[in-house]
Amino acid sequence: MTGPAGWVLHVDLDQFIAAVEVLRRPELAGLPVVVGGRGDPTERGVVSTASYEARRYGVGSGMPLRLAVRKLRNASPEAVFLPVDAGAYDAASAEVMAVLRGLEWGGVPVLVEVLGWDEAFVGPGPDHGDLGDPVVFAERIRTTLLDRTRLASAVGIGDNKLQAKLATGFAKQRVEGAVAREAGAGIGEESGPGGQQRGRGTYVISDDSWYDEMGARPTSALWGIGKKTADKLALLGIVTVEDLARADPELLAAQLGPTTGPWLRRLGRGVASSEVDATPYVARGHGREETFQEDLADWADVESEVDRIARRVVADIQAEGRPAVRVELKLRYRPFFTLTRSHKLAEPTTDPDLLAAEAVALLDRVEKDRPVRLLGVRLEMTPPEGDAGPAPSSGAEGQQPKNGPIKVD
DNA sequence: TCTGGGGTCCTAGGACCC
DNA sequence: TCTGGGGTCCTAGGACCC
Repeated sequence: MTGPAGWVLHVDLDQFIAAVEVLRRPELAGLPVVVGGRGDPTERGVVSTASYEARRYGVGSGMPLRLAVRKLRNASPEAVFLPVDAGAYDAASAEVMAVLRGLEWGGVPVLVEVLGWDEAFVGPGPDHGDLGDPVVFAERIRTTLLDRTRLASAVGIGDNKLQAKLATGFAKQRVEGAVAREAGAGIGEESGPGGQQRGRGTYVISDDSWYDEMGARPTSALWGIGKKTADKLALLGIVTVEDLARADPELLAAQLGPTTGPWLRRLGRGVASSEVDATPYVARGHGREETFQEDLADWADVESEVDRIARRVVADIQAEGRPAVRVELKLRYRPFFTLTRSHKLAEPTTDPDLLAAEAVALLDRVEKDRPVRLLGVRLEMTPPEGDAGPAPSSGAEGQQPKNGPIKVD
């Protein structure tokens, strides 16, 4: 499919977690709000989201709460620290996604691909009519979300999902820049975080503008390239997105792997899928992990904690009705050394006693000589029915499922 | 300032089998 | 004899993202 009609949109809520907290506690509006951990900034934990007011003092996502409180204490004593309330964000997110799914574009319902609590791709549904100007539709998304959920958002527009996702980042930068300037000038009181002025919260990156927008930026600006990969590429003389686009494919494959190499090259060239996958998300597995406020020195405590955490995860997978096929233990020693041990089960099971025993047994494969900072248990589940993994290659006979009931329809 | 929690996918090495 | 490869499964770790 070629041609100019393949628009994809990416919607991203403004400081979603902080915004949800302010909605249910309006007295917090305008204050520095920091959400993270259990809401106690003397504990181990990091910042999940900081409101714009808190960001102004240098507080940002991923920062230890103990550092955040230090930055805010003198500068802004009215700052508020709140615990993460996943249930509240689940509920708000569900509302947002429901609003998006209710939209029509080109005369038919849109497709929505959820990426997280506060993000989704939105694309035209099958057999759509005239889509019009995608910027107009993007503004309709933002206005509708604000009306129905009172949450502000930014929307990126692209020829594919990579471009749309990156465009959203630019839209947010413009909004944040404008909010900061208005705050500095003492105006914009009524616009609030992520002001909704026309056109300000949308941005377009297309095949035509890809190199103008991205070519000179560092490779780490791309979605999927972090610091480690950027460093690796820099050692090969690949620093900018344009360098990456021009890089020798054989070199990339040899240095970064047979799948990763070609994928990186596509990233550099701004090439990606534009297909919005609206099929509901199905987790491969579930896990829980816990950083202890004080390191565990007694190994009997380590064993009982692994047992407890494992049973919680078992409850999680039982809620989905799919048995576990693999048990993984994660352990982080003081000061910060992490390892994992895992075991594939002889057969799938949801038995809590058996799974907890499997998790505890994995402790036999680690050193017991240092205090433990974190323990985690993860259970990988059988694939859901109807998803037997990769399709058999053409010409090959379809295989029987390896386990689980035969699919009847 | 010591560094959360929930996920996904990829790579690489060894075992094992043909 | 000692010199092979290819394919698949399992495990551990790495990297990234929200």
